[in-house]
Amino acid sequence: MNDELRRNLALFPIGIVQKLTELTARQIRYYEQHHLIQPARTEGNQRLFSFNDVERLLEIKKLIDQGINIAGVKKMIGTQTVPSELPSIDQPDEAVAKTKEMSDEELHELLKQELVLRGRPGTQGSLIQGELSRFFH
Amino acid sequence: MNDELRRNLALFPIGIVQKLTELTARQIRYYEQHHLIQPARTEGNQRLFSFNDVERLLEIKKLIDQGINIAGVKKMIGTQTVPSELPSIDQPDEAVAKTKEMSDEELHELLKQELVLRGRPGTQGSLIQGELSRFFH
DNA sequence: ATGCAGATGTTATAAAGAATTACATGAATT
DNA sequence: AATTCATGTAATTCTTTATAACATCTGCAT
Repeated sequence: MNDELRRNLALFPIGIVQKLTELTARQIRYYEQHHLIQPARTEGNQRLFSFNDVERLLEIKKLIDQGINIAGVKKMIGTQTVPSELPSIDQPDEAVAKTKEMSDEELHELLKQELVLRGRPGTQGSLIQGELSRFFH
Repeated sequence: MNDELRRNLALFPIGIVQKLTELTARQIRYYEQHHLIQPARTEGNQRLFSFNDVERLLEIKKLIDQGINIAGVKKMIGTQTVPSELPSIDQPDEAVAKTKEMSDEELHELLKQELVLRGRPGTQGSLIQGELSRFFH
């Protein structure tokens, strides 16, 4: 449910994605040109990739390595129209206030802040919790 | 077990970490100076943060926001001596060959490549699998 | 064989992002 | 008032990324 949100959070620069996927920057940009992925951008226009993007790139690579061309890949995994979401910081306050009527935006906010916090010795991850424990575990 | 590995993978540049934690770059570097975190570095010496690093930073922020000073934070969450690990690409071949006697390094390798791949329509995440399904789910 | 399209490499140039260092500042302590 | 802690700010340099143009290679159709 917000698993999707997490996987869509744009977090990695292209350099990291290169290492994770063993694709060249050239390839990654080329695949973007063909709408196989649609990474987010920073204010300065630099690409930021989500886990979903990396996942798709790994799938693409697998198919490419099998000799399938871009057209084929498109048919098999479709094209991407919605860009991955930037982690943006808005109103860091009222987060705790509302709990029921949280808009998607606000939830997104909370998510970011609690993103990685789980039950650690001496830590009490707030509101969310079960939602986030899934992240790694 | 390799959950730890995943959480230690250095993936984020400082800009992203700023947004995720709402700390300034100045603060993040200052905390590093005081060994509260020890992010990895790129070849070009730029910091790369792992989920663990972000997690620790969120804890630090929480304590700081409560008025606790660095000395106090150190006592409470300890200092960091081992840097987060860089995702490095080595021998992309023999990955499939060995399955039993995989060194930690090799497993690390595999992990990176399969990092985000899970059961997707039309996808068959290789070897690992159970190990990785935990990542998000 | 020739030519073309697809996929990727390479190079040049500009801009964004980040590193380090030094100095400034506000608050709390002595 | 002087000092220390935590952070802001500014200057400079280096790294990383973006775009665009051109080069190369491969497979296929002529």
